[in-house]
Amino acid sequence: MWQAMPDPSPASLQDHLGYWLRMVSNAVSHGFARQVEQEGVTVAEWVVLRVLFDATHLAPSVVAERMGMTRGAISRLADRLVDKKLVDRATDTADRRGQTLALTPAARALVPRLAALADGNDAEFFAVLTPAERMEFDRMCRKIAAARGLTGAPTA
Amino acid sequence: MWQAMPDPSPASLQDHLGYWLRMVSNAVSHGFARQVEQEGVTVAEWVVLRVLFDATHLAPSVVAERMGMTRGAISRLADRLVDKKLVDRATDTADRRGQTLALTPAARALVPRLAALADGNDAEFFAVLTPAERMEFDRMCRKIAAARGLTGAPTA
DNA sequence: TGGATTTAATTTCCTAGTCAACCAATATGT
DNA sequence: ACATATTGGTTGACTAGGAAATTAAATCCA
Repeated sequence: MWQAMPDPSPASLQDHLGYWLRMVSNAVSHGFARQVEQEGVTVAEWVVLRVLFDATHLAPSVVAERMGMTRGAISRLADRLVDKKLVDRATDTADRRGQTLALTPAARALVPRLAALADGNDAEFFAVLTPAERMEFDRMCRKIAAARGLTGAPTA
Repeated sequence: MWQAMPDPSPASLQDHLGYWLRMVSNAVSHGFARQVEQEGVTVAEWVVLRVLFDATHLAPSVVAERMGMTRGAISRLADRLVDKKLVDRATDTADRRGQTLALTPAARALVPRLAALADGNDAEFFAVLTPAERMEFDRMCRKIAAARGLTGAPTA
């Protein structure tokens, strides 16, 4: 089928796996962004809300670590979410440098709606895959994430 | 194994496939960004170079379409690449609104080095997958991309 | 031919990140 | 106990990209 070729040019762009991954990921995020903006939040804001949903309250630094963003970004993100009355910010009672972020009741009600949008968006984009493929895809994503310590859970 | 649960809370964040995809994609891009910055280019710049590599010259609008970015972004990206002496910009002879972007010889020499970095980065991140899994992952990415018209080739 | 429309690219304005400098509060070490 | 280092968070300067307005050229068509 294939003959050895002298001095091959670099693999076609399509052969860089990272390239396709970025294309697909960007498209999925983009699609999701369009969906959630109807609810008045950005993708990054959604992730913060979703992270906080599973905890009563969390330090900004922890949120930053789980999201893979800088503290500065979380600081501003928290500003916006406080403005939108979706997050309450309080100073930690024990260590007064510390802050703690928590969802407002409004946010707690909003998260399930956003989660449904996320699921719908996923369903739309991954519809071309068979159910078995979807499971495989998911499994491999997690496998890579786990290997790189991108667990979304505290590293310690 | 599983019992039906009344009023389940939204699927854990880990269950959103798009979430993991974004995590992995961001990590891969980030890793690659660190690698290519040694060569003095950004990831976006690399993609432009790589797209141009397979063509003698291309209109900015075509590059934008293939990369999934706006024309404005490509305009600025081209500015930077021209500054770096990696891209030549010329006005289309036939239609004087049109521009055409082409790699300089320096860029043409650089691209294979960058491609090697990309391949190395991919290898590093996807090392946890078996070769068979890597092929599957690649195939599924392309399948999704194709279904969404993210072919990297002209749509028409 | 000459005015309206379309098209290619650029530019302006805005948002959202990073990085690094910074401020405050807490630990540490002698 | 007190100066120093460390830690948690914020802020300022900067970069990259998107959306929409803008400019210039080409096409349409009466």
